[in-house]
Amino acid sequence: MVLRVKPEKKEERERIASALLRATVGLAAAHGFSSLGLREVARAADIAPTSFYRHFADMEALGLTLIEDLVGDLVEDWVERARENRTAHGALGALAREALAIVSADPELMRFILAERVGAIASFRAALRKKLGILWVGVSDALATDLSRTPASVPPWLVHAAVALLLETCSDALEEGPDRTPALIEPVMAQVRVLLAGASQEP
Amino acid sequence: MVLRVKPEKKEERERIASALLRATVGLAAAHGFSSLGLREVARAADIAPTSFYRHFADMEALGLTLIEDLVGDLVEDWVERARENRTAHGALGALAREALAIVSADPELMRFILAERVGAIASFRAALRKKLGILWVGVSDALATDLSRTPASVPPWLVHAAVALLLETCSDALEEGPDRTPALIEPVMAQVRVLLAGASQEP
DNA sequence: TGTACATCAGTGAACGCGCGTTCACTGATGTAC
DNA sequence: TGTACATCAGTGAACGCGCGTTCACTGATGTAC
Repeated sequence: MVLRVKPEKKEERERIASALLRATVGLAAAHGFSSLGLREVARAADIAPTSFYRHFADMEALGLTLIEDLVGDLVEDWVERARENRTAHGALGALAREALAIVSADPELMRFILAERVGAIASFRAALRKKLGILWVGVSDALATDLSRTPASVPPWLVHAAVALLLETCSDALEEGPDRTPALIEPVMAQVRVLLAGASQEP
Repeated sequence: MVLRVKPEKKEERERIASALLRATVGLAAAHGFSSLGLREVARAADIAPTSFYRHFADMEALGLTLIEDLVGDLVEDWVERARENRTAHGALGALAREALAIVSADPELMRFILAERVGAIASFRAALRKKLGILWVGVSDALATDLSRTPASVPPWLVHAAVALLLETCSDALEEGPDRTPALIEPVMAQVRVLLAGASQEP
């Protein structure tokens, strides 16, 4: 009654759920999430179509779990690693450099984030906005550090602009391919520089 | 031989093709382009499913025509109207203000642009990038005007940043709804101000 | 300890349905002479 | 002018196929006593 299932059984269950999530990310990067079917995903995850229902009610529920788990981890890692590896380019520069590293590490998941953030499914947009709030806080802190201000005094529209530029850089990196991402570092650093220079003149 | 079809017949043909494009924009805004089927679009355009083939080979061909025609017109209008209505906020400010007007006028088409620009269909991304090149030129000219420089001396990464901020504002406007878009004017103007202030300090 | 029962993930068969596509046909319009 | 022929957009019937979903069953594991 305390333990309902054996640890091995629980692990197996999580392994399959995780396989469904990863299969979805891969297929969505190729044809778009909204074109995916339950059977297609189940096939890619090597389970029977009917087994899908043991894990998710439908594709939308799977997508929301995907955002909660995979996207959540990605964003948390992004902010945390940038905090740990601050360089000469400042705290915001570290977030930009980390962005390119994350795109290289998991381009398919980044495609999902960028696409669904502005896609047609409202529940996904809302869930992603919530998860990207972690990035928002990280950017806000970075701006406060780089501008030598308190986080509270950094205007929201400035944070908003910085987040938009970081995500646009991720989009560029996806488009250019892994070989040519190093060439994107200098432009995004220049953008960060201009943003900070302009903001330091604001009241 | 010179005239193969009567003008009325040609108009009717274009009317149906246009109905297919508009139906697609509306449905894509609701469920995402990649989830759309040929029959669903034909139904919304009030033609028989088989008649679809008289106009487009498949949904991808329809999408590319949609970008070429509808998106092309929207972007051209955007830049042209901003050029005509420059205000106290400068040339880039006029592009920002016009962005909000365009979102209000055709939110469904703007959703299509924002979603497919970063979506999973590579041919759509490429076609949209090409069409948005018109906006790119407009932004480049605006920056040159506002910074009192020659267009050639405006660095590409600065144009890139400005375009990204404009499109992000369009995304915000879609999310907020038509009632609350006026509240977005001040933030985007502040972003434009910071960008110009920072850029004017660049070498 | 053994025995009976409960839980639950995975599955194959089966269903009705909408899909993309092919085909032959209609009817309006244009062309030839 | 009339007549015969060509072109072409639109359509209904029909096809095979994959979809989402329901259901009953299996077998492994946990629980009660």
